Amino acid sequence: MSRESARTHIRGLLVHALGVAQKQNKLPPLASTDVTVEYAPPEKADYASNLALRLSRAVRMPPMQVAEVIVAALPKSPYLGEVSAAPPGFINFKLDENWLARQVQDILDQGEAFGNCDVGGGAALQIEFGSANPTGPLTIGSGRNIVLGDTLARVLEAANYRVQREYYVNDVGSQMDTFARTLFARYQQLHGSDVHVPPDGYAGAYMVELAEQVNQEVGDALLQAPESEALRTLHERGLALMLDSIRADCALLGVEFDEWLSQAWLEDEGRVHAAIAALRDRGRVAEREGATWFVSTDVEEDKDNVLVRSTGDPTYFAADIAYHDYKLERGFTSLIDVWGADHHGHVPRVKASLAALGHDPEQLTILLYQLVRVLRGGAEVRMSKRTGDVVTVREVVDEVGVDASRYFLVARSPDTAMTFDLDLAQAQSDENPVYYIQYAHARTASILERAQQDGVGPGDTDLDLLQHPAELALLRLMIRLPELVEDVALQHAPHRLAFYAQELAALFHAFYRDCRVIDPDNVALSRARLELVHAAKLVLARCLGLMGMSAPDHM
RNA sequence: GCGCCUGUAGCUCAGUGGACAGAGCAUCGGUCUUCGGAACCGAGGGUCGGGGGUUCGAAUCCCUCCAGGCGUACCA
Repeated sequence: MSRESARTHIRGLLVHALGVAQKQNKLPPLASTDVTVEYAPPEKADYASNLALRLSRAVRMPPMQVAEVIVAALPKSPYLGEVSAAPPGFINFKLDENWLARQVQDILDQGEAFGNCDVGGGAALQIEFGSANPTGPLTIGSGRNIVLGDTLARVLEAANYRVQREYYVNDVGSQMDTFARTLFARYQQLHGSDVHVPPDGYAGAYMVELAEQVNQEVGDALLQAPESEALRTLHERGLALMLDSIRADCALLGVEFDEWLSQAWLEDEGRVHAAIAALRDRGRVAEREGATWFVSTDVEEDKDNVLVRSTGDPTYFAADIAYHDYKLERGFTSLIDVWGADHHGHVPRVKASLAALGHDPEQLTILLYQLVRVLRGGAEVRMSKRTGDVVTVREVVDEVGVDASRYFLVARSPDTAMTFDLDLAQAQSDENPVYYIQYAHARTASILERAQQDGVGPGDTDLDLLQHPAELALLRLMIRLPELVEDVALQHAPHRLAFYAQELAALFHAFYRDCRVIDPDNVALSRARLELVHAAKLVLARCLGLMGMSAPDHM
């Protein structure tokens, strides 16, 4: 079972000390204060709190004095060495180095569970991602969506959320109609017709392949059928094949969804009309210009939006309202949607609709990510979904492998319009951080293997022998993994994993340089260091695993 | 026009209002009779887009201007 991280522990000590200081009248009574603990500059301490600085004004005391009062009120802790007040009013915490050394055992005891934390408290959370229109193969842009979503999902699981991964299948609407019409044209062309792909159709070559696959299933039967029936069949068969292809692309990225939820199903179930009726009951619907509108102008939005077109068809927006309502109906207490930034204008509408239905819009978090540019041979690749001129997930994974694909797609903040450099991702050189990190892991494996050959086998281990600065620096970072998981889960910032992994690998390499692990002349120290290497291997592997990357023993 | 995102070292990017702004790559200079050199050490390199403001303290918050991306559909 995971236990309290050092940071959480220190936070608890501070809260306790605040209570004590107030009881002893060293501090005036205070309203509840949220206590934050951060990482101190390494040369000063391990952890630090700015609590005294923030309290100074409220208690009408100089910050240094507040800090000293709090330090005096702090209970003793086996975690900690020196604790001190530092100008202008920080409270600095140094970890006890023997305690730190013994965390090697704690990490080994927790094994693959090391890194877990409990900020989720077992809450049911749904994360919806991917959800690209099934009108073509997944592009690298969708790849970013999927890798972000899946990485976040892995971290949320580690943070003790009950996570469901869902892909929303947008299988109705004008884009699917265009898809079916394009497929029909390609199908007719197979049978010698000279019809053209519709001007707004999908010109990519994959539509030709799709037509061939459908043709193998149905032969020329659709040529005689009425056009509406042919289109219906092609819609259905094309969609099924497209979804197979998308599922396969996800599998290439190591991603599996728990649920594929169909928009058509929502409509067939009457959920879309029910949602519109519910909005109408609440006085949020207007009929105007032959269409049905969601009225949000006066509250959340700058304009109203159409729910039902004058043709009688519900819009994507109407379906999305029903969809989010249905998400909450299923008992998820938190929802995350991962959307491309080109959908950001949709955010206030969906939130407004949730509020209008009586939900708390805060339950929904929308993680927006900026678009992806691709660099090949140093030049930007132009992309267009319409012409089929896209860089697909499949070709990127074929070209650079799943590990590098995932690493590069997750390593940038979602807010950054990232550039995916195919040549760099493919490079097996020191320019490529993927190999740097995995190499550190392979090195741990190699050392452990070597130790067996050299006969420095298991035996009594005295972890207190771990005192070298390089050993302790490595350990300090290792024990932060649960804190990182907590931060990533709360901030929805999976890119931080990549930076952590890089830093961890660097500290391991530095340790390797400074500390000879296998030394037949000092078996006791060798054993302690082997335990540290073993623990480092676990932490590196866990971190890579959270990113969906492999942790190879050999490269 | 309005809205969202972005602007930090030559390049790609980190940086929950805190302690002198960081990393990788690139450049230059070092380390090696190696527990796998896909490694390590060091150096140079910054008006944190500009200007105001709030604060004990601003890359971070507010205002404004400039630049780029994306939205602003009875598409999704």
